[in-house]
Amino acid sequence: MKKMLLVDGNSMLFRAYYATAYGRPMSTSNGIPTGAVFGFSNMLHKAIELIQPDYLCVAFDSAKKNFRHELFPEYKGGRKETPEDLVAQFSVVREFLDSWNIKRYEKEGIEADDIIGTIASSHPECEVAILSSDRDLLQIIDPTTSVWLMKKGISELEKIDEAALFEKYQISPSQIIDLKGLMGDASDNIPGIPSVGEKTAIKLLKQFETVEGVIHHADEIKGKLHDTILTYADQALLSKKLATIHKQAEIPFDVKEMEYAPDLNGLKNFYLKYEMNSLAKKIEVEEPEKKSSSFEVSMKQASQCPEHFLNSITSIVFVDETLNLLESVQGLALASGNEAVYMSLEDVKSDKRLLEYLKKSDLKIGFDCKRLMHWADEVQLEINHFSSDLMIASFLCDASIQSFDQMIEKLNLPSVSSNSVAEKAMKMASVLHEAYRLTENRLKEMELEKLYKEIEMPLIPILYEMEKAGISIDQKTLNEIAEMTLSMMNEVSERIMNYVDEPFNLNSPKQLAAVLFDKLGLPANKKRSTSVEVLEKLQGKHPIIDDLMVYRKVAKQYSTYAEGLKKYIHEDGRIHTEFNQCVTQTGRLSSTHPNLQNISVRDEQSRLIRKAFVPSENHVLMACDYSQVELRVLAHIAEEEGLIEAFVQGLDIHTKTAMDLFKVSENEVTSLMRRQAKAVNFGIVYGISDFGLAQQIDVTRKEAQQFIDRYFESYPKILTYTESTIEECREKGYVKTLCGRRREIPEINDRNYMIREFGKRAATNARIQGTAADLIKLAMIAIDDRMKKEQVHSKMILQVHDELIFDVLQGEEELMKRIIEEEMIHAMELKVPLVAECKSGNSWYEVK
DNA sequence: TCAATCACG
DNA sequence: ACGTACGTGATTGAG
Repeated sequence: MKKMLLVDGNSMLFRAYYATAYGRPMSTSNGIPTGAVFGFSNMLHKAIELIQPDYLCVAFDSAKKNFRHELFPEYKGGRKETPEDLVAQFSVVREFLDSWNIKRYEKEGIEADDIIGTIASSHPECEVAILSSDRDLLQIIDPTTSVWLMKKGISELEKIDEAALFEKYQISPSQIIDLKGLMGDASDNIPGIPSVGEKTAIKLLKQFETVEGVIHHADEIKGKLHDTILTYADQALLSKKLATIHKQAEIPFDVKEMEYAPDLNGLKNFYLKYEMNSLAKKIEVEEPEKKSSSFEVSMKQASQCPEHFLNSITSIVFVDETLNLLESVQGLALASGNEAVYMSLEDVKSDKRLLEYLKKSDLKIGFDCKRLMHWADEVQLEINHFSSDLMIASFLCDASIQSFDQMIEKLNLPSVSSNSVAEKAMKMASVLHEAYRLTENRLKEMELEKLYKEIEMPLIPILYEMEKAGISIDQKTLNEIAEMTLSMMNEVSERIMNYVDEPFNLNSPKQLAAVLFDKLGLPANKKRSTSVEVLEKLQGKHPIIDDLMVYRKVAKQYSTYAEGLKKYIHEDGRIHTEFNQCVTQTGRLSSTHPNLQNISVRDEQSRLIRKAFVPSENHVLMACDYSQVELRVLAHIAEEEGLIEAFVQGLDIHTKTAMDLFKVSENEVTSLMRRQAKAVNFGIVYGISDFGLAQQIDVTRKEAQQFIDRYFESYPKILTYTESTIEECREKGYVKTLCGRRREIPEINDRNYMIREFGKRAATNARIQGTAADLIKLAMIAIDDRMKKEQVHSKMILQVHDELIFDVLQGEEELMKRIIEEEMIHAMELKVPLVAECKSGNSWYEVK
């Protein structure tokens, strides 16, 4: 008979915490507490050794309320708050199990008990052992199921089966819920019947078997107890219900996933990472052969692609300069299963079936497919319809993976090296194929599949087309601005040098600080910063300040924009930026080479640079931006009626906030009040702090705190949102957006106050910024779709987080405006309306 | 290579 | 008593 071990993760971790961390707090050198995980690890090792399970999994409670709270809102109420250094370890223990390759289950609204009950009852063919310190679970004991209770802290395990239970309590497993119904359970805040404890309850159950029986035969009971039972009959029945484990919980599990296949290398790495060196030492070192032994691949060079490659999922690696080999050969490698081929570019081009396959089949997988598409374009190949991009898949699972090497490192796959281009390419293709197998599962487990398949993958060809299209640059205008800014720089810097006796490097903050604070004796801040904020405070104290601020502005304009952009103009007179899908922690895109998401706009002078960005011939530029998208997303997620109502009514949100903050009517809102309210709104999105807000709007910290307090009074659900997001992040170690995008935030459990506070702000912000990022990505996909359907000739060319820019063919303006606005507004169905507005002009400057 | 600065949302 | 707004990228000087 196969043996199955089911572990009640929460109760074990609690027990471990109080057994170990109490006397001797333990943590890593950077302050992550680890004592409870250490104890947990010891308990689990002991249990595995004792039970020798074939199947093993750990179940965790969810923080969310469940059906028991609906029956009895006070359920589990009145508990002491979990100590912070224990909360911090919830995410660590999950990492611990994952690195050991031990399956864990948890689901919102379901308790660990229910998960365990469900799994145990659906596997009568197994001998099931349950590890817990919670007596609740005794109710699911049956001839093939026993419970192992932790005794004396963590040092002993006591096996309880039907016989042992009867010996101890003289009741059967099914009567455990009756026992709880009568005596209650202080730890879960289950009331039971007052004055009835274990002794009385057992006596009653021996006589009447169940709670219902006791109530029914209450007349046979004498004295005061008789009255109490009748008074609290309903409460006893309710208590019984609360204590009953739900054995049909909707938890998708699979006994195959639970097979005990320890990853000792992973476990060792975990111990090393968390500085449990004694435990790491105990693990027998396996040869670091990684997976190479199971990785026998037959490789060959071919002039024709084998037929079967074109009918199964096949990984593709292009050979170009990125392989870092000096040979100039260009070709591609394909791998499927345990075979790989390499073909020269010449052979590829003469293989008709392969060309067709590259162009149309959706069985291809790659790493950084967008780059592959550009590469193919360069050598006049057509390639499209990838079914998987391992760069993106890996990044969604783990944002620390951005390169091929990082991916194989994390997946424990053999690293690739060879002196031959062909061989290296084939090896890479094989590894990629293996990575695909592993990552597909991981995506499913992490519930990232939908995000991946429906947002990130479809976005690849869209971004590719945007990059390929680029934006036209008016070089004459660019040159004029360069000249103008350069002469201004010279003029201003000359004037600045006149204030001091000897010239210095204006671009050096260090030298500048020496001039300002030492030579000119201006009041220095403690960090001797020379940033604009500091300069602004020094304005009026010395004429050099104004000149400095002008110089900084103009120098930036010249070096980064006017002159800086010239380097990126291609022969076609256009700039082709790169949109990166695997950079930001929140799901936004980033733009590089050059960055076209930070072209000056806020200040009128600097904004002139936008005159250099022009439409193609016979086109106009059209830009469409979302209005207040992050605040709308916040209103939706937090379900804050006050905010939702404001957006439904189409109010100016900052004015509305000012009205609520200052308790005035609309026409009493001054521009100062609106400006301060706007800063508060930004602060809310960023994860507000009194200090940060105070600095931003130049009020005292106290006043800033009052703004925050009044904001939360006006919009109480926003406070709830912030608190619950932080709490969930503490426990799970990550937060999720509406589309399921994850961001890990380990900082939230750091022992350093500052880092921890940062973690909180990052958590509240990531859900909002990330959902807004999901939203505009969906809009881009929908717009692209519509543009194809309507067969327009206009092109989407840029994305700047909450706005999209199009090169619109003259004559298509109205149609495009309609398509863009409609699709942006309907990209997601939220509790607030979305607002997007298109504007067009003959340069980016004019689009305002 | 890193920190400081400043451009954007 | 600490010392904070969130997310990016490019340029510059200094180690």
